[in-house]
Amino acid sequence: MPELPEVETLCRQLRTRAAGLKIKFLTVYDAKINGVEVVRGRIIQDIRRSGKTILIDLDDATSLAVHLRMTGRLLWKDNKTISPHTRLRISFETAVIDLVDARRFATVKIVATPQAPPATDLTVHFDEQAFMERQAKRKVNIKVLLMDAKAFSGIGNIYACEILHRARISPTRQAATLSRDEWKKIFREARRILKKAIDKRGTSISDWRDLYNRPGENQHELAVYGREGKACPSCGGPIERMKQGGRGTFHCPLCQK
DNA sequence: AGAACCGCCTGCTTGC
DNA sequence: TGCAAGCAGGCGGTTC
Repeated sequence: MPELPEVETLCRQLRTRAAGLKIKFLTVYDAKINGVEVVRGRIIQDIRRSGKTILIDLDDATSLAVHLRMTGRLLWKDNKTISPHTRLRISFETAVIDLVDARRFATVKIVATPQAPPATDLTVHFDEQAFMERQAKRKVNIKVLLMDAKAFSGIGNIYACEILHRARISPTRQAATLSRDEWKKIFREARRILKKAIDKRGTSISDWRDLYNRPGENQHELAVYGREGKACPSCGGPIERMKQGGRGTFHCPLCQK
């Protein structure tokens, strides 16, 4: 599913392809998506990422805010065939961008163009002092906190599991019990893992594809996610799976304390 | 107020 | 083999 590295990959590809283009028209195929046809005629100024949201900045101080949720894809197409599960099409002079989304969780809306990026993104700008004051003492599991957008933007289930494995911290630890050194380790390993995943154009465990419908390469780098019963790359012990907040957590109980 | 839970969705996997 | 139930999970909304 698209998390920070996948959305960043899409934004970079979209910026190269679509910045400066005029939107000829926009076609909605799913009644769950409302009120976005008014972007007809607008020129795309920039494409940016805010957490897991793709912001397509337009020339009238508004932005199209696209969130892919679970199975959403944005695909650049030079031909005009419609694939199954296409929910939205943005048409340019010679090509289109399709939102394809089998489970229909993705959202598209028009917002006033946001100016300041959130200070919760470890790969862009992270307000560590605000985090330590407002989030670090919470009584939730560190795994749940990593996935909470109020604390960290862009981290979902796959990268939360991978970050905790690299930091050698158990996903069941209550956030408030972590030492300053452990927080530092989490910040450092999170940045390392997210940046590497961007370099690999994301993790294609199941659905993820980039703008050109290509899988990423980061699935070969995973230490724990989706590897239940397999050997931990650090210690050789078996990876275990459990449930936290209704979501699967993969971890190595020998390495992660 | 903070933590836990629910519902939205549908393709895929599992079990009988 | 076929079909139904279960599972996957980001996140806004609701409940505890």
